[in-house]
Amino acid sequence: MADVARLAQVGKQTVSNALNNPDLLRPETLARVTAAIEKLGYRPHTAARSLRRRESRTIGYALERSVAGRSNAVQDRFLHALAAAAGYRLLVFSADSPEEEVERYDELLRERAVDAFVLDRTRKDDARHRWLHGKSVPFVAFGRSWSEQDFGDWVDVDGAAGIEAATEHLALAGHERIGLLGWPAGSGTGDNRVAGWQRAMKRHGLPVRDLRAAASNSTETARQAAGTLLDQDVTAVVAVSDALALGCYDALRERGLQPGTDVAVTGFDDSPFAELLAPTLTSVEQPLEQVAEECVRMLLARISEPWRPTEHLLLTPRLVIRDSSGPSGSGVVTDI
Amino acid sequence: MADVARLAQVGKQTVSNALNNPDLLRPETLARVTAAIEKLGYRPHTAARSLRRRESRTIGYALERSVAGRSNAVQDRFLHALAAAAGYRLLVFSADSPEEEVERYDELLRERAVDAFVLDRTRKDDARHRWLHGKSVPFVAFGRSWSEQDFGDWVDVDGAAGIEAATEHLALAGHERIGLLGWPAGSGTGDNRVAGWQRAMKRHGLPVRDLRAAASNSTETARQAAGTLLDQDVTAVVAVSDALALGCYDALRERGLQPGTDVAVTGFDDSPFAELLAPTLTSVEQPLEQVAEECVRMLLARISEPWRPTEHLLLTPRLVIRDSSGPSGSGVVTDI
DNA sequence: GTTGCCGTTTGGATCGATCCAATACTTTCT
DNA sequence: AGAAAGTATTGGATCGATCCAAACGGCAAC
Repeated sequence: MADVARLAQVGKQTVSNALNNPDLLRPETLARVTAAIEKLGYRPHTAARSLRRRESRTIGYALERSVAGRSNAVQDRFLHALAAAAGYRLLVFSADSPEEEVERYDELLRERAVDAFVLDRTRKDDARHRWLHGKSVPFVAFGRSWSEQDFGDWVDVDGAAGIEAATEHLALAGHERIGLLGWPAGSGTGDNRVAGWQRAMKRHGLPVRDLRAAASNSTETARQAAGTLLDQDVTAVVAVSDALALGCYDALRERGLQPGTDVAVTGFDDSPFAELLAPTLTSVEQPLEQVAEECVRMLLARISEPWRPTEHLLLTPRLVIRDSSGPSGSGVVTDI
Repeated sequence: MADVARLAQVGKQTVSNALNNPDLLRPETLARVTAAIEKLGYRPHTAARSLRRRESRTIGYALERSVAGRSNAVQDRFLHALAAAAGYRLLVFSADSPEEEVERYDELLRERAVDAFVLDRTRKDDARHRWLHGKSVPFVAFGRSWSEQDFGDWVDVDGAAGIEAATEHLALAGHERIGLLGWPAGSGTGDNRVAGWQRAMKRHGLPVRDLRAAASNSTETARQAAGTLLDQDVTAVVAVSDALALGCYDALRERGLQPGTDVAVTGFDDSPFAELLAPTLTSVEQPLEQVAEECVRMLLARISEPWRPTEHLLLTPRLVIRDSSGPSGSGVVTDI
């Protein structure tokens, strides 16, 4: 910085002002300083700046243990979008359990390595929210806080609306017995998605009784659960995840049926393999780039104005129509 | 730190020594200081430490733009393993092109925000290597430097050995006409994998003529390429990626054939969907945790000893045998 | 009892940028 | 022309830890 000041014939403070309060400088001086900065390729020293400013301008994000066989595509795309959201640096760390995650939070905060956190994969009564809230650490969650209390800001994707759109799409194509392949009851995300199916079915006056089955994301249970739906003579299956949809493909083939032709299938998340399958899988795509953008926006707002009221944002996903939902034209994307 | 010093009845320097050179202290004093640190929950301020030490103890990693339809599972798992590798902090940033990546390198270095980088997805004559080497910035690449010159350390997975093992597995099961489904010639990774197939075929005295087809990772071209192999009456197909293997599944079904039963298929990368498919896909799994560990080890060595000779490490992948390669027992994992 | 030595502990300077208070400068008005 | 008012610029102190060199303590030897 001293070099820049010397070259521009000004004091070091003026250089600092050029960077942080450019409007305080006379245009002529500013130009001279800027030119010097450019010429020397000067960039302020992160650590020195953090030390004086008493903030790191870094946000923390915990990578959760990747569960074998489960697609992390969502986390991956989200992280990417987060990193792109400008202004702040992004520090990632791994944690294998919520407890360990909170422990790492504590360390990072004590070390003043981060100013705030972005949470992902929120659970019911998530310990992280309470802890961060208690310490008044700024944070945003990707995912609703499924508990009663309102701990902080969040952005989420309206899973119910996504599943509703998929169901609607099938109903409009003439299907009447539309089964739902979900997760075991109890997970906020899962139950929410089921509600979307119920809404659409009710609106179209279609039956829901015995048309619902649950399975974890493993192939075996998914196939069995899909089987029970097929026994109910469904002509279409709405799955709450792409993995479950894949299990449904299997169940169909076991019975000599062809997904997309004999029975329509839809998934959720628009995983990378959705368009690699045959038939390509109709799925619900989450607007992760937008989620990330909004997360950053909320976080910055929270940091600069800690006492503002909490903000909640529910974004609408898109239905990506491909071949598995019937011959209605692949690749068509429908905004809900 | 002053608080800790006061509580432990020592000077601040002694506290610093307790953290950085514990063996300089009398055991008794060390215990007193440690107790005080514990009691106050003290952790050294990252920025202050970086400033004085003139190093950030942070490594940078560029997230590349996720290509639609392409599995990022490898990057995802690798990043996770990297974050777990202790001692250093991990700063991620996004870059949409190699040029932009180098630009971000430059900024981060000027700001002293990172000390070193981990590169991923190396290309032929990668601009990043040359640039980092030119600035003598410590770095390790996950992926060989496919160029003639030897720019820096790398860790890579022996793709040829993986494909060779898959081919071997099929040959031992009695297959004689084993086709290879590869990428268009020219990519280092792709050509290397092809070589593994050739090696195994030669060793078993099997024909390779006209048993090789190339396609990009898109379903359409993969299906066509797989079709040309099937026209050659292959009884097994070794694909150099899981996406291509999936294209092969499609081609088989188009002809009324069943993957795994009528024609054996293997993939590469052990993507999350490999065990979700029906039949489950035999694939080659990269030891990403080990790759990450070795990357960190090499990086630390390079940082502490800049002039050491470059180190190259080729790790061996494992063949994960599932149903698609025939009825030889699913889930069996073979070390090569 | 004093000196000398070794190993531990201490105060002061430093890293690079920002904050604060004070000075130099410009402009305008009397 | 001189003074007031406001703006642009400057020097000095500061953030929290580490490095350095100097002082301190205990212990053994004379």
